[in-house]
Amino acid sequence: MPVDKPLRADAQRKREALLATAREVFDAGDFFDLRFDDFARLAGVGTGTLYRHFPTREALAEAVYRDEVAALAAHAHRLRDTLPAAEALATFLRGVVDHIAAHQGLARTLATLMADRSGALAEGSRALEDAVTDLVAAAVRDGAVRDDVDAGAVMMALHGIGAAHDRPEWRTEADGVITLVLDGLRRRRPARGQESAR
Amino acid sequence: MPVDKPLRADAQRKREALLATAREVFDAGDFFDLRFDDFARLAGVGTGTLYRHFPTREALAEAVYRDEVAALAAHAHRLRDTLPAAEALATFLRGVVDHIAAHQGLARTLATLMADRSGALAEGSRALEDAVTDLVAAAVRDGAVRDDVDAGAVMMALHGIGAAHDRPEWRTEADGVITLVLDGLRRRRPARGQESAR
DNA sequence: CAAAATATGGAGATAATCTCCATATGTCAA
DNA sequence: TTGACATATGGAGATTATCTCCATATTTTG
Repeated sequence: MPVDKPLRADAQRKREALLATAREVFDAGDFFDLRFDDFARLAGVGTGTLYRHFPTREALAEAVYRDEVAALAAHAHRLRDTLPAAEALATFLRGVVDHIAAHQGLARTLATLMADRSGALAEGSRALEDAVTDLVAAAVRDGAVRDDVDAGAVMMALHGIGAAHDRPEWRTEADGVITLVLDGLRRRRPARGQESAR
Repeated sequence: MPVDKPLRADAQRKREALLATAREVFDAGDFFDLRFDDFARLAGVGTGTLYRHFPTREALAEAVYRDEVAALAAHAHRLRDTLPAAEALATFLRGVVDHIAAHQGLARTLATLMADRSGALAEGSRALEDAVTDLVAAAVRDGAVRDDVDAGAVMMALHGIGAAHDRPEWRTEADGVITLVLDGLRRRRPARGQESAR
């Protein structure tokens, strides 16, 4: 696998300009009203340059998303190092909702763009997934959380929260999902009639 | 509000041909490799006709989705009338996962198409939402389910399951989400230290 | 069975995406 | 420095997809 050579200085600059502009436009929710060519002008870059750096809208989204996710993952690690596992997990999940709420436009845009070839999302969110897996595993080790449900399920729930932008009661419902997930994760009192898993 | 006049016989026929073809192509996952114009040819219909019936790809998806949802909602009502509330809810949610699993391609395509102007989805899934709300409300009345989390949260979780197609462990994770939601919904023993809601 | 109403197909206008390359900018070795 | 080589740039124009329009066809109605 060939290590990608470092970009030339000007290329680096243009790339960053594109990402910065993307962030702004995403957040303002204006991305879909904009011709991709016009987006290039807006970032002060020629069409060709835009396409060389990001061959599609999705590629652009992926790059933005990757950064976003890196920030979240970093937060997760910080929490893991300072709180008891169960609490770290809870705080983190609540924090993700806060984060999304604070960047509605961005979240909407990313969710929309990633919807198709969402392998991109899967790829870009690896770091987030790892962070969540990590937090869950720690909580399981502590005995605070059941061990028969995969961390992937938590990711899926988060995905739902991110993708269901535009529900009028988004915030309330998102908090509700987190509550259900956290309560659902709590270690069941071992064997007591009522089984729930299939 | 003007009641929409009945379609002329041939119009009705064409419309159905379009929907039938859409279903097939969606399910095969080929929809995005197809020019919209070519889709028309495939359905044996002129471009103009296609556009008159469904002005956008999304409008087409919405129509398909609406039918899909109607079937699910009907199933929900059947369950509600034959099982205890809590069981009806559980069976229904598991059933939704089964249904999606059995129509992967369709689910993927719909999720993708609805991602943008997803008001369409919100509209089309009203029936599903009502059904879920109904099942949850009944279970709450029975005292089997907590009353402090909105049924909308359950919808959101379902949305996540539908939108997160293409996760390699989809099935397992989807079942996991349902398990978490169901266990999370179970009525908490009232007041006993550990509070979970925010 | 006309006449009115409604619907059809597909050629062509419109609009967005993407490619290509002459020119500019950066890098590096001597 | 500087010159030679490698890399990157912008934007005009080719390519492709979307959508409109209307002369013609089909259905309905009186």
